Amino acid sequence: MADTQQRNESLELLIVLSRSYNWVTAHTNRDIRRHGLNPTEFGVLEVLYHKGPQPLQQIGEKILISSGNITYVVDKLEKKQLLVRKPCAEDRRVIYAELTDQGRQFLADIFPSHKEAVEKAVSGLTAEEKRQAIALLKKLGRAAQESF
Amino acid sequence: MADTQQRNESLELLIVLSRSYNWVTAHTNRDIRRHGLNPTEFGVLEVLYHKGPQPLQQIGEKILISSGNITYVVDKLEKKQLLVRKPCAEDRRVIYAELTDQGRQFLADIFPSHKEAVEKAVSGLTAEEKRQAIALLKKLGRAAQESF
DNA sequence: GTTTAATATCTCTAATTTGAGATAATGGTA
DNA sequence: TACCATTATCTCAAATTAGAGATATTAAAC
Repeated sequence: MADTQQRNESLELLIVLSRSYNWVTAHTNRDIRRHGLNPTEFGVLEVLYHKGPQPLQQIGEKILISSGNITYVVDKLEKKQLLVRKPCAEDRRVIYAELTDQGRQFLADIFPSHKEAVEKAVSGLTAEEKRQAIALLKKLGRAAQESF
Repeated sequence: MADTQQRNESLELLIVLSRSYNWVTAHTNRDIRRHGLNPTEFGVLEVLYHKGPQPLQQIGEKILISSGNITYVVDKLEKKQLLVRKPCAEDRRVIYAELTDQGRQFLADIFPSHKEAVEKAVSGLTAEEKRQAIALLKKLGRAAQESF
């Protein structure tokens, strides 16, 4: 009985996690599309905006996409002149992606709108509930990653 | 200041929500692939398994996929003989998807493994923490859906 | 009884993503 | 030095997904 109860809670947690993720990202994705990007492109730009130039591999790890996809997305962003590739001097296997001035300006322009979309997306919780949710999701995510 | 604090919590919540969703579903997706399905196919089968025959449209709503995609996925599952299409007698625009005996048996076979994967994926939280997370995520998801 | 709007599915194209393998560079070891 | 395992990126084909429009049906308004 305890086992059954536990099992139902786990399945239910998976379901509500999926649904809330989908609805919350629906808000941010709609905002991102308005600016002519897809969510992956935005993810790459956001990493570079906050962390500075990064090796392609590390970008892929941060936003959880495959190596083939990273090449494809960085190609598109380079064509849009939002970033440039910079070979690494010490390790010639490594290539950094770095925002152009245009790319940095673009992100600065769209970020207020993005923040608004995020605020609206998670406005269902109070500040205190957000803190609780953050703590629980951190613990959940970290454990899932470690046991993968 | 309060505003800044609030803003950071919202962004952080989005980030930890995304990461925990990705890592948790990494577990279940790996299990699903082992059985020769992709997550969308499994989602369709799971809906039919638990809710009985459903109009294609309603399946799409439940697992949040596009109409073009639902046709494609149901085609594949029909080829695999896991489900059949059944035209609706009352409304001839509607087509039901219904599990075949083979499809029901297949799901019964893989469900224990699926449940195990789910358990492992969310094992980072205690039963009490799961209940808290479920309540918070329900509230978050419902509000995000309603304000979309 | 038309007309109109809404609904359900399907078709088709284009975009996105993965995964396997190729290429090249690095680091360590014998 | 030569060899081997590992790493980083890229290439390419196949799988997956979304989105726009086509078709058929229903329901409601007139």
